[in-house]
Amino acid sequence: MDTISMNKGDVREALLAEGRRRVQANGYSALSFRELAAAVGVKSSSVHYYWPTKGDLAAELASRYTSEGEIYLDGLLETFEDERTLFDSYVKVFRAALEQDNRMCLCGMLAAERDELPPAVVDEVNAFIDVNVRWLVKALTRATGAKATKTVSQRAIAIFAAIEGAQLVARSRGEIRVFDETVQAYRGVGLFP
Amino acid sequence: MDTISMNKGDVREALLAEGRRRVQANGYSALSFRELAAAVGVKSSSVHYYWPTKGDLAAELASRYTSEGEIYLDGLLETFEDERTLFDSYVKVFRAALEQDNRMCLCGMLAAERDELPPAVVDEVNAFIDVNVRWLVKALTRATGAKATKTVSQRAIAIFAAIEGAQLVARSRGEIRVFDETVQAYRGVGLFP
DNA sequence: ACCTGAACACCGTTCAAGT
DNA sequence: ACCTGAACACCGTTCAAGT
Repeated sequence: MDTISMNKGDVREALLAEGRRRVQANGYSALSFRELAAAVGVKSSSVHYYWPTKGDLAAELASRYTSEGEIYLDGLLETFEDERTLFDSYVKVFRAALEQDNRMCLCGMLAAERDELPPAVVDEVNAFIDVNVRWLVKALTRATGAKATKTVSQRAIAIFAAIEGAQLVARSRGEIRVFDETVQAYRGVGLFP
Repeated sequence: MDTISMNKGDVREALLAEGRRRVQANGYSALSFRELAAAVGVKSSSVHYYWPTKGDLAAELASRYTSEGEIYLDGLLETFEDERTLFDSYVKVFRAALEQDNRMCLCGMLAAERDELPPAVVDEVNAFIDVNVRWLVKALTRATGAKATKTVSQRAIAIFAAIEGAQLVARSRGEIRVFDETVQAYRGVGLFP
């Protein structure tokens, strides 16, 4: 007797999509294989078929998150118009998470849970930070025409950290307006164009 | 037969101290009543005697964290020397958490776990943010002699968010130097004195 | 190749029972 | 007043068993 079933690979993709949303909302520690499986329509032991441990799933979630983010960001540099629009688009990525049910950046959430993560997941989180910092260095040097010095690199990580912090505080407040006003304050002092 | 025992109230205080350290390191979701109790030398059901639920414990942890922080910060304003020293002392509070086994600000950690918290705990986290923002407004107006406008208030929340973000990123990196350099970058652009 | 049920040691919570 | 053991429904993980 057949029931409605998914195509090959769909279960895996559905688990990844649902898993990402859940980690962004509730974190790694609160992610339940049983609840995740139930949301997709399989049993928790099926999740273990794809990822032996929760850490393995989190590592792939972070890795994909970084890859997709990098592709989007590189696209921004190719269609470069002006520095203001470029940084607007960058900020928009983090704002979008808040727009989706007040969610966090996946890697910002995982960064907070660092001590609970297997080392491989910590590495993926730091790879995400690297991608952001490298992109910000490119964006800053293209915008200002300056060389990629250590000062620019520190400015880049400061911009990333500030935006992550704005997201964290706005999320706690439950008001996306707080995110917008904080970003505006950053720009007001000239942290980024 | 007597064994080594604590004085009245010592168990409660020991649970609070150990609980705070654990939430700052691992978060609310990963806090285990059984492990917490074992670390203090009682059974998990004893923890429930003091706090019916994990949320009740977290609410008191956040409330105490805020009160103690407020007392310290108010002391800084009383012994005010110059604006640079004042903000040095403010930043030092957040640096101290990283110095203690790479821990997070208690309320920064809880902010990330917002969706897992009972509403009363979310309120305590936001009370902590309020205390910080109010203090920063005082510090900014005393430092610059400006009036406490909406712009100053938004600057205050931006400073708080930026420092929380610096802590989050430095913690992920596992390098306190990243925190110092990020704070230096904030100051370089004039985010705070 | 993909999925499952049962078992294991964990978890927060409740509550009757101890002192 | 303070602490406990036992029970409950949860959790990640393992693994033999299904198709």
